[in-house]
Amino acid sequence: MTATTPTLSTQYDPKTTEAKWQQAWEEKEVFKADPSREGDPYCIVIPPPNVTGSLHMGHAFDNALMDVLVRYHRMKGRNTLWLPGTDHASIAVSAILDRELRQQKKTRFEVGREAYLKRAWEWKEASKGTIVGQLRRLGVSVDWSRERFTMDEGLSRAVVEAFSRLYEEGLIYRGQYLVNWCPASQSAVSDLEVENKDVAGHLWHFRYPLTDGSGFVEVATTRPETMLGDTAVAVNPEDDRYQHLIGKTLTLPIMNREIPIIADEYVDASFGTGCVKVTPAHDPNDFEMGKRHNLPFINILNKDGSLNENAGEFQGQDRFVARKNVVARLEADGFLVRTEDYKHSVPYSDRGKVPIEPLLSTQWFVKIKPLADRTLEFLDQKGEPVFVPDRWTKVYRDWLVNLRDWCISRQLWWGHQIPAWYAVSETGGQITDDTPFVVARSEAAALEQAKAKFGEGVQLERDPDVLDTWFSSGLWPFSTMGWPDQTADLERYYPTTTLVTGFDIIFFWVARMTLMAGHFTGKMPFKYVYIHGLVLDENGEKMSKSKNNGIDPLLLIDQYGTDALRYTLIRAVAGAGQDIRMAYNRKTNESESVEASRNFTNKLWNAARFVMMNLEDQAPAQLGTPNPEALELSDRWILSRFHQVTRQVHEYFDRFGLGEAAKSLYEFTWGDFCDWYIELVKSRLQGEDAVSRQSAQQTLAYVLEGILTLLHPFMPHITEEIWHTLTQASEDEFLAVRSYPEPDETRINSDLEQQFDLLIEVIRTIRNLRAAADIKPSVKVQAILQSASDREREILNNSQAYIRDLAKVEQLTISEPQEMPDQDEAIVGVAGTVQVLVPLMGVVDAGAMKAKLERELKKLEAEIAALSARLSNEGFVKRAPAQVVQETRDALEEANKQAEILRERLKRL
RNA sequence: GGACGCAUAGCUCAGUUGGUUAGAGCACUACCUUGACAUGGUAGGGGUCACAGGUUCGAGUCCUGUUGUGUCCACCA
Repeated sequence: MTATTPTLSTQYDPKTTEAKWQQAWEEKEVFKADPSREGDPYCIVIPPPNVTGSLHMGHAFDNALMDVLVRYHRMKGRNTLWLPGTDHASIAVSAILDRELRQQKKTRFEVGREAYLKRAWEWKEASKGTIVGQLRRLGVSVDWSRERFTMDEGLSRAVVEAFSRLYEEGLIYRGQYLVNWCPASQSAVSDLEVENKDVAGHLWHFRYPLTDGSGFVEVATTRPETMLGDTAVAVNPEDDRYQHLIGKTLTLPIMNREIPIIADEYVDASFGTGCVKVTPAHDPNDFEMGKRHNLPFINILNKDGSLNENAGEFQGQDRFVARKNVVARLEADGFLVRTEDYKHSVPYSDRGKVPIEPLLSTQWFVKIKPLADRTLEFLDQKGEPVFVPDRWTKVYRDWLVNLRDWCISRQLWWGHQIPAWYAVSETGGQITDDTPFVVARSEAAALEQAKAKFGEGVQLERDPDVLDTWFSSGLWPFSTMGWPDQTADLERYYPTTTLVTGFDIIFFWVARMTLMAGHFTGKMPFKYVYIHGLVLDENGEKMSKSKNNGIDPLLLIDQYGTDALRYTLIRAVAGAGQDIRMAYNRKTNESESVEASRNFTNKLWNAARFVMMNLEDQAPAQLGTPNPEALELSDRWILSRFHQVTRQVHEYFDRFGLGEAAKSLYEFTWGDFCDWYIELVKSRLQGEDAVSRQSAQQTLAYVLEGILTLLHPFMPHITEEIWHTLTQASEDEFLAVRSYPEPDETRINSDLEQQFDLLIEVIRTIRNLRAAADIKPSVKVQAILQSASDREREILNNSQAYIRDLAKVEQLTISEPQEMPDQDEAIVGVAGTVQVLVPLMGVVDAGAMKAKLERELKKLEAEIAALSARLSNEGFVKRAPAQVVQETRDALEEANKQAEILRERLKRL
């Protein structure tokens, strides 16, 4: 399982590594939850992906976020459960099966329910492996032993139980209402499954003649075919123009039906002619008016979107064909006034991708208000759940307040069949709108109930419809844990801790869960709802199937590795949950941003190689903790930085700052550890001083192991791999379940870090001067450092070896400011108030040197001016905090000293 | 129509409660194959923080307005 150091490649290979650890974690059940174990519970239930779907970038992002959170809390010692599973996705799967049947020129009604469902289950079994396998490739630390499917036995039982209870409590009812009808799937859909699209259509103006022959009224519509179902024309009761017409009747063209002119507040007198045709069976507003005025409801549509027997000569025509024909007929008959181009929005079926029709039909509904009130109570009185970022609270709340009853029946077969049985023997063997029914938890129970009501000879037929997929999804946080039974998992892990999802799913899913959970468990199903943005494509556009602009996460994983992809996504996360954009080249399957993360994994890999090559085959445990006595300045510095960054990471996690945590670890690892610390210890590792070498080795090993541990939630595979090599851990040990580092506050030394900043600045200044003087990197130079500050000189004296090593200095002189005989031959820079002189080795472009100094001086003078202005402002000195004023004074003093040095040099040039 | 975002370097984006000289990655320039790493190193260039007012000793940050842009919700026939 572990590789020996010398055989490690200079390039990290994610392919074999990732597969290896994914398999090992699963085989050893590293992430299996144990409710009896100690520890504060931390639980996330996965937003179940469509069982027949495949992984898209949204899943990759969502799951990466969850995995980081879950791994972090697990390592912090929380009793952690991340529960995976899949959703049966009623409409989506039905659409696929229907398409398949269409290719065979069959309909589902021809093959029959039983054969259809057999095929559905086969399809589910065959394709389930795809999404689940793809989740595994992300390296998610879920408990696979608890995997659930919304239609498995336990969850189905929960659905029946929930439906039955709601029905018994009067919160589910059956009735005839106007619903959103999708002619493609031939099913009702909920309000949420309707998407309004702006289309360029027409507004047709007709005139309807008054029955008494005294004239016409003009109406307009975007859906002319609906006029066949008109049962009134409405005007505003205050509209002076039409007072005399209210109560009169019109003769509806084509149909020659006599319809009344009614007065209704709904009509806006200022729009159009102020006259509205009323089609109560095919428009939500007209439906309400129809109820108010007791108008007839004439349904003109069949379930497939064609016109029915109520449409007269247009019977059998598709709605869009009929539209043209109706207009033509009206024109021929002289009732068409004009046609204008008109941009308006048309409701489309989200899944079926065709315009929906408002259609009168008998459906099952959940009475929402009592549930919503309960949920609002949690929100308003207890602040539950907590949304992160907070702004989504309002969106969630507004939606709950404006909710209408939820249509939960779908005229489909794939899904949870509604547990209602009709006494068809009472209505001539048919299910009609008036057939009496019983709701029960099983067929046997239904029969028993029915016999009691309708006698022994009663014949039952189950409701053929299934439930909206979101009905079962709404139960997910507790149905997956065994509800309605009171199981150990429910006891321990419910309510869950955090729900992670995109904002597009707040209404569909989050709110449904809070409604159901509030009702059935008396608790909100999660404490936090962490809402993230979307992953946009390379052009900043939302990825969608219809635009075909998705970026396949698996292609990027093949190219760069899972850790690199995950890290890219996480690192892009900013505080407020903004959308993130994915750099991508479709032709080459390359992504600059993922490449940057891949480079980071490689950097970590090589830093680890370096460390391990220099530990003389000792694991960190063998080397022991660094001995405080023997620690050198750089050791103490990197340890201080390590604990500082550890503290920061915890703080970031506490407020869901995953991106910030990832970024701070990147900077620490690459900047502090690789660029500075490793470079600083190189000579000690090669040197004679055994004590110094050992403390360097100890510190390297300690910090590297710490980095691996800190980074593990973000890049689980590479860190697990390196950790095993570094620590020579056995096959049964895993970094994934090691303790997350806690900051050791006594090791954090900001004074020391400041000293180091000066050192770094001095080294950078010397390097800068070397580059300016065009001195080859391989050539060693002489450097003279002068400072009037005792403290600065002390710091420099303590760091001589570092300066020599990293700035390639052979002869180093540190002193108080003094005239040097050969100063004219030197180039100069400033760090802090240290004057840095590098004597010239050859000819230097004096003009370029001068320009450089002047540029720096100009910058300094601007700063001096700004600082002076601030300090000469009485208000500032009087009102700003003393500390800020003092800092400003110090800054001005230092700037003045620096400027002085530069001016002096310029004079000499 | 209502609500919520966003506008900072060539590109993609950070910038916590207002406080020294506004940062990162990528891209760009020069040099460097040095025994961890060229998927690398060193140094460097690049920004009047969309615009206009206001609050404040002090505004990228707070307030008001304007412009541009995106998303969600609702919708008048």
